[in-house]
Parts: sequence; structure tokens; C-alpha cells
Amino acid sequence: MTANIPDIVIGRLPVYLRALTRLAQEGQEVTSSHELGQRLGISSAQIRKDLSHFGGFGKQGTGYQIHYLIEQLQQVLKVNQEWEVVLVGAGDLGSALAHYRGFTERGFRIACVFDNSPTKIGKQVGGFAVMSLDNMQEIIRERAIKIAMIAVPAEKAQEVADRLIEAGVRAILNYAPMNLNVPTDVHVQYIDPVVQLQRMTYYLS
Amino acid sequence: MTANIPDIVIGRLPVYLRALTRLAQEGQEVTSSHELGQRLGISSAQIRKDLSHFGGFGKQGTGYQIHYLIEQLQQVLKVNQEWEVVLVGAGDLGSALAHYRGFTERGFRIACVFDNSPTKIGKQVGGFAVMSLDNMQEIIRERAIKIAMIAVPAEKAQEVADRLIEAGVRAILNYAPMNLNVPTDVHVQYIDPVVQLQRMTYYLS
DNA sequence: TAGATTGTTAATCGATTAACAATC
DNA sequence: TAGATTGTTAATCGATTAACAATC
Repeated sequence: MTANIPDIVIGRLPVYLRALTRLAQEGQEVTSSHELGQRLGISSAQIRKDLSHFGGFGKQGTGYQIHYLIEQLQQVLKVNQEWEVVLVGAGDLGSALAHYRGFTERGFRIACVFDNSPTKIGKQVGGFAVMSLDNMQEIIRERAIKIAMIAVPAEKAQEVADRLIEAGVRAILNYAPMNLNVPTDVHVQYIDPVVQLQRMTYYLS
Repeated sequence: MTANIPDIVIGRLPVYLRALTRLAQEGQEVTSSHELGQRLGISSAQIRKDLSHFGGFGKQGTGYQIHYLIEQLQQVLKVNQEWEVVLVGAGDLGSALAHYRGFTERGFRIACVFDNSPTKIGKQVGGFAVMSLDNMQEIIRERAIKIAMIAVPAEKAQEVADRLIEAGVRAILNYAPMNLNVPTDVHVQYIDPVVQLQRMTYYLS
């Protein structure tokens, strides 16, 4: 039943999870594929189809128990546990990420912050002592860390990625504005605000 | 020829543009759909198909002149001009965005930074004097600004979006971890690092 | 010329939607 | 029961890929 789910379906689950969490915060206990779809601008059929890949989480006539569905989605996405993440780069962006409080409540904890600038190593950034890149691989191996965020200049990103992967990282969130070459068993997601802005200007005026 | 291009195609153009710019920086003058595809992990057929929506930019047997293709893509995406952007929210994230140097070189200039916290209004953030939200709509109207970035807490995001749209904004880059309800003529892109991390944990271990 | 690569068509593949029986 | 909504199947829609003539 859980074999070979399309990645595009997986990509929507965190969005469902986020919307459900918000509904729960608002005090609601039950929802329907129709209501959720309206909130997200997605068809109700798509939501039901997506969820049905993983099991029948709802009841005919009633809909979905929000708390139950949240738990199920967390389990599917494996975020019913806490993941340690390393952050590479302690510039403006890295520093903002280190300060961001939203990671822990949704399953991720920054374990270490690395940078190779002598002016930054040893300094505190968002409660973390910035460590040298020289220690990075050792720490990743010791703690068996699988996830990293890259917030270094574009020129350094590929080299950093190579070292992360060599040490055992299998998921990378790349904030550097460039494409990474990685083995097929390594997953990369990209965040480049300019790419997203450029996608919208096409439609303007 | 330029009628009704699928949005998914538009979404890839900025990525092509970024890769081409990098190739140009590396001193290369000509490339092929095959080379570009390899760099991006995309099939060469898809690249040729995408580009062919807008014209024949290449030469058989030779490939694409990088500089020429960059210019053409910039024109298609309307980033051969500078767009003014307002930034709402001057917390850690907003501050990092205000400091980011990568916007201007790729077509976007932050025009103003807004926040409604009295402790922030008037302070300098990345070279901008933070202004009160009370002045926001007036300034957006005066300068006919069409693009905004939202970096406020989730609870405030919808209200901020409503005010931006009322003042004339038509493209929003939303950093708040929540879905926005907007009219159909307004475009929204989302950046939520946790959503992207959660999409990858599914595949781990 | 020979080799290479485009632009485009047709075929394939995959994702979304519509519809409805099942059932709460 | 009557009304509502799920889970699922089949139909539709759209996107990707393969293949190749055109041509530099």
C-alpha cells in the first residue's frame, strides 16, 4: 500500500499537515476534504486521493478527525520523531535560521552550526557556538546526522555538499542559489527567493 | 506563440536562467540542451520543448549562445528591468532578507521595509529605515509597487496580505508558514523550510 | 562533407478530476 | 431514515519523452 508513492504526493503532505495543525490551533476537531481543499486551493478529490495512498483516515459522512489525521501524516512523513540538522554557514541567512524558533515544534532541531570564517568560529549565533568546518564530518558521523541546511555562498555550496554527503548526510536543504550534483540516494530541496520572484514577474502587468 | 504557457514551464525558466548565468560566469559562451540538462538533472528534450514555447533560440549543430539566451529569458520573465519590492516584517528573517545582496543583481530592489513594532520603527535594518505599517498602503500606491515579501508571524500574514493586495500588490513571496487566500489575479509563492525538510524525511532510513 | 544539435511531432506516461457506490 | 462525505474507479487532461527531419 505504501509502495512507490509519487513524489508530488509526498510534497503535498507537509502542506496538508501545516493546514491541519492550524485548524487544530483554531480549536476545530473535524474537517472534510472539501474544507481542506478550499483552504489550500486544491480539489477535494486530490486530497482524498493523496491520503488514500496511505490508508483510510476518514469516515464517510463525517470527514477526518483532525488530531488523528495529523498523527497519521506525521507518521507517514517520519516527523513523529525529532531529527537533528546541521547548519552550514553563519552569515546573515545562517544566523536567521539559527534563531528561527519554528524548527523544533515541527520535528527538527539544529544540532550544530558550522562556518569556516575565523571571525565567526567560536562566536555565539542563536545559542550555538559556531564550529569550524574542519570538525564537521567527524560530528556528523558521530551523531549519525542525516539532514543539513546549506547557507554558504554559491561558490562554496557544491564543495560543502560533497563533504556533507561523504559524512553521511542524505537530505540537503540548499539556500545557495545554485544547483547541486548529488548521488541518487541523496535528496535536495532548494530555496532561492529570486527564482520564486522571477516566476511571478512573468505574470505582471 | 506566447499564449497560455503552462505555469510549470514558467517555473523552470528562472532555474535555466540561474544555471546559464553561472555558465557565463565560468567563461563559457555556448551550451547545449544536453549539457544544461545534465547540470540540472532534467532531460534535454524538456529544455528544448520549454524554450521552444518562446521561440527558436538555438542553432542546429551548435547549441545556444549563452549570453543571447540569458537576454531572451530575462525578457520573457520580464526581469530585464528592475522591480521594486516591499518587505513586511523586520524580525530575524526580515532583517536577513534586507541584508541579502543577491536581489539587485537579479532584477529586484527592496524599496521599503515595514514593521509595526514600536521598538523597530525608525531603526536601520540593512540600510533601510523601518517604517510603520500605517504608511504601507500609501507608499505602495504612490510608487505603484507590485511585489511584496511577507516575513511576519503566521497569525498576521493573511491580514498583511489583504492590505498589500488592496494597495495594488499582485505578487507575494510568503515566508510565513501558512496558506494565503488571495484573488485569482494575485500570485503567491511560498517559502517554508520545514515543509521542504518534511518532504525529505519521508525518504530517510 | 560529416557530425552535432535543434525544434517539433507523435507516443507515452503520469497526474488530476469526475462520478458514484459504500457507508457513517 | 436522509444527508453527507469518504475511498476508489474510470475518464480526462496535461506533461514528459522518444525520435527524427531539418540544418548549421
